Amino acid sequence: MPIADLNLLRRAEMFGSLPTEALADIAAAGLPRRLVAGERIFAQGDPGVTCHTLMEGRVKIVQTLPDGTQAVLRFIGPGEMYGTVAALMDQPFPADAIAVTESVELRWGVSNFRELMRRHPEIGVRSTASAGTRLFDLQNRISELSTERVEQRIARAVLRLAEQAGRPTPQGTEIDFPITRQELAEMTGSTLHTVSRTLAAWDQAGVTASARRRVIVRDRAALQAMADH
Amino acid sequence: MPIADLNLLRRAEMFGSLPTEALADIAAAGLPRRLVAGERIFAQGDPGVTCHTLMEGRVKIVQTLPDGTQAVLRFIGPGEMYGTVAALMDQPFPADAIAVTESVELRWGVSNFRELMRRHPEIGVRSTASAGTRLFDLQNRISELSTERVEQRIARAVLRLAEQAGRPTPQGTEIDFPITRQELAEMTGSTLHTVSRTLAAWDQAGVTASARRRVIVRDRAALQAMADH
DNA sequence: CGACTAATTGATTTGCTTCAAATATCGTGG
DNA sequence: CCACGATATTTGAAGCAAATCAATTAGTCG
Repeated sequence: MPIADLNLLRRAEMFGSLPTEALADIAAAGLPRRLVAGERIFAQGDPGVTCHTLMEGRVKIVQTLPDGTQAVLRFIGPGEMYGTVAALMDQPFPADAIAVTESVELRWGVSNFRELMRRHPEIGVRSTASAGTRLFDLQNRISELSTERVEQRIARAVLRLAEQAGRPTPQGTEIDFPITRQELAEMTGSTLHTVSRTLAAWDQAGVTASARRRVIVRDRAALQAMADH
Repeated sequence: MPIADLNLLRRAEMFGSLPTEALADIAAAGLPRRLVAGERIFAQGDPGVTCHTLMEGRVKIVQTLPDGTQAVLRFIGPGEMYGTVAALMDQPFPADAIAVTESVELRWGVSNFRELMRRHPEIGVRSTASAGTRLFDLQNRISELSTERVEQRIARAVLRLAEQAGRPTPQGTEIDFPITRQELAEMTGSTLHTVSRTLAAWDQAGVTASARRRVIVRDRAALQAMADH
């Protein structure tokens, strides 16, 4: 297992400050897997029998409602885990996981993962904390969805993405993976039309610079002001 | 500690099938506390230093946004825990907890609770599962808030409440604690006006029977149909 | 160069909020 | 026991944010 993998595992909040030997143990038990852009890693409703950590690339978690409409629940970056809570609970996956770009993941069968938890009990403590962090995030998103207008929610979504997946460029902070107006709409409970109009207005005002599947934040403070007010 | 307490603890998913001696240990470490209706148990932003289980009554968890608008995140019934995730993460409470009716809770200081977890490791396993269940619930609510119309969301909220706090009456299933139009609005991201109009229409159609701070579900199937379509 | 996917942009509609006021219900103290 | 203040609910009217409808245009890729 190459050193790069261990450093990425170290970044995962689930494995955080475990000793290097433990990380090696964990990495060795996992199966690395290459993913092409658009590939579905697991499907909503599938039995949750695998735990995943992203090594490279970007993955989105999308929930589909009975009527076919979709909501993007989160974007995953390197070092983050997904599928794990469902697997540990012996529940079906509550959403699809789809590679947004070409990616590399490490996956474990849930029984192997439980064995790792037994050998490294710290993982158990972290898993509650990790679920807790996401719980709080989701609670905030619910409050936001309940009370804020669409433009604010789009501003927040773009800020969050720039935060977690920002790459500095001469023009500003660029979201470092391709994202469509449709996906931003599915993150914010809006429509691609409204997102398009909103980004167009922001581009006009010099707050953002957007193009096909690309968004650059030029004026973070202005966006933050949109999100707050 | 009276037997009634132990049976209630048994109902808590966190303590589920622990042996009776363990439950007695847990109950003995906790401080019982009587709450009057409307009393605030902890406040959003307070350091999370206590874990709580409800013994009797009903508690609501309410998040307030910077602009003062509120969102009701959940209603707690006997046997359910609250505040625990924040406490275990050494995080401030992300929301207020307020007794809706006269209630009785059992509370632990977080260090005592951690000690209980050490003595009864099963609690740790359960805590992840418990956080996971709520995680999934919240994800569903986000999808719903993102894509459904207000009437559907109100229908879902009423169904959920009838499910978790339903008391059978001659007329149908009554939500067994007082709930205002305002609170239903804060659960669904709507306004008390819209909730009032919606309930009035349902009452008219014989689907519900509502009064001041009371809601009775007379035709569950019809409500379910509203939620689905 | 097509075929496809993504984005834009105008016109129209609508579900829901907001504004405004009246009415109903409850608890409480005189 | 009734009056009165506080809380909760109803209902109408107006306004608006954002969805929907409807084309058109712009990139991208094989």
